[in-house]
Amino acid sequence: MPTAPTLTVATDDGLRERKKRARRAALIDATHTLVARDGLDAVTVEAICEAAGVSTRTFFNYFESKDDAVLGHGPWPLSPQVVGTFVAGGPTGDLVDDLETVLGEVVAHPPMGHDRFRAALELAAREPRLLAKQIAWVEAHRGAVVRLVADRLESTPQPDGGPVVEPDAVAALALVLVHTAAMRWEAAGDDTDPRDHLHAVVTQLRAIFV
Amino acid sequence: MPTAPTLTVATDDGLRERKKRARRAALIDATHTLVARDGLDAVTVEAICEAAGVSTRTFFNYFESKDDAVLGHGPWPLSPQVVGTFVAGGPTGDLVDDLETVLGEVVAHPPMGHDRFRAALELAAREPRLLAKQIAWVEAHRGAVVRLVADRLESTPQPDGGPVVEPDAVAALALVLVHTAAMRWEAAGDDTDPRDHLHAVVTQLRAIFV
DNA sequence: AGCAAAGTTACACCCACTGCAATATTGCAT
DNA sequence: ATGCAATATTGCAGTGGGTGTAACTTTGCT
Repeated sequence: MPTAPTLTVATDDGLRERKKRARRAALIDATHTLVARDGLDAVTVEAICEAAGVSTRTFFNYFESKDDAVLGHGPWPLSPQVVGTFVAGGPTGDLVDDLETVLGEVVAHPPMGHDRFRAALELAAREPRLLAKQIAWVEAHRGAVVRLVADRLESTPQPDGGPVVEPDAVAALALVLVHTAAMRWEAAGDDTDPRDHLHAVVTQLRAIFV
Repeated sequence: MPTAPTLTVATDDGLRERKKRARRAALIDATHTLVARDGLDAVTVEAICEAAGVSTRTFFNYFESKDDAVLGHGPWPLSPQVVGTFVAGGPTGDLVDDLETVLGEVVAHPPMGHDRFRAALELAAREPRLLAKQIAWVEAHRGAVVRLVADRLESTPQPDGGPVVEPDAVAALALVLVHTAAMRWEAAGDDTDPRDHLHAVVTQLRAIFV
């Protein structure tokens, strides 16, 4: 089940599902341990599978690539309520502030537990190839973000003074905000709130743009 | 010679160098043709090499990967004069405007001729994996950009009213500007100026931040 | 208990990519 | 022009990531 990178709501439960989640977690943990110790390229998929007690073929039933196992890529649940509010023009009415709210919700609720999530970020910060994959993964959601922003822009007419704001530009901003905030969070420490980092980045950009 | 992704000034000339450039170009062209026709995954390195009349081993002397051949990744010359002006606080004194100037210089002077460059962008827009690689390549220059921005921020003291602006945030902004402008340019057309697209993106972001 | 669906595994395979050592080509000094 | 040194190309053998397939095992349901 090479999980497609979509923003969906995870609800399914049952014994089978729990076993699958456990295996997936075990695979991720084994990958983290080995990669942290030996480096990404020195770790073979075979070694990971041996550590996790699984055949290599099964590994690729869970992840599309070795890199994906480190990053734990998969569906990322996102509250439809938060999305709905944003699209409707809320909660504050200011585009950037509301964007910050939505993105804060995203980074504050990773789909795997903070420990694993932070471990993934830490390894990503160390291994360039992983960082690239991470960004690419974020980028893969560009379409969804563009649609989100487009809906919002439609429901809240722009003032006619300024230039026409294209959803793509806003989406690009959103993606860079998430990425920069994540990196800042990783560098700062476990006990900080990712949303604070997001806010700091937004504040700085606002200041830059006068 | 797997060209390291650094921003250097290309000056070297001589008969040997010209032959190398020609081969490199031939390899890129062959890759473009085949990938445009059959898709990235359906094209093997062997096929590319056959088309270019070169051994597969030689291919990997020129590029680190098949993907790199499509994108034509390599050193990207950047005028030290433009850089110097930017670091010194010019040309206008406004950070965003001056950033736009530097980045405009970058996108307007690709290291391979507009036709090849646009072909690469077009394929990147079509194949997700290439887009990811493209972003990764830009990302690999983050360090250089951060240093650039840091120098500038040092030489031009910030007003003490606003928040402390971190080079990383500005660098992240710069990278996303380049990427977004490039995509916009690709979507628009051959006869447009990439700098115009860059300007459009900057203008929109400025408007968003009120 | 027993059947169907879903998951796991072994196996065979393709191909991207690398290190190495031999060979060919080029630039240069004389 | 000739021979030498530097540089480029190539063949070869090997590693490892990733996939298709078909047998086999486990799970959920009745």
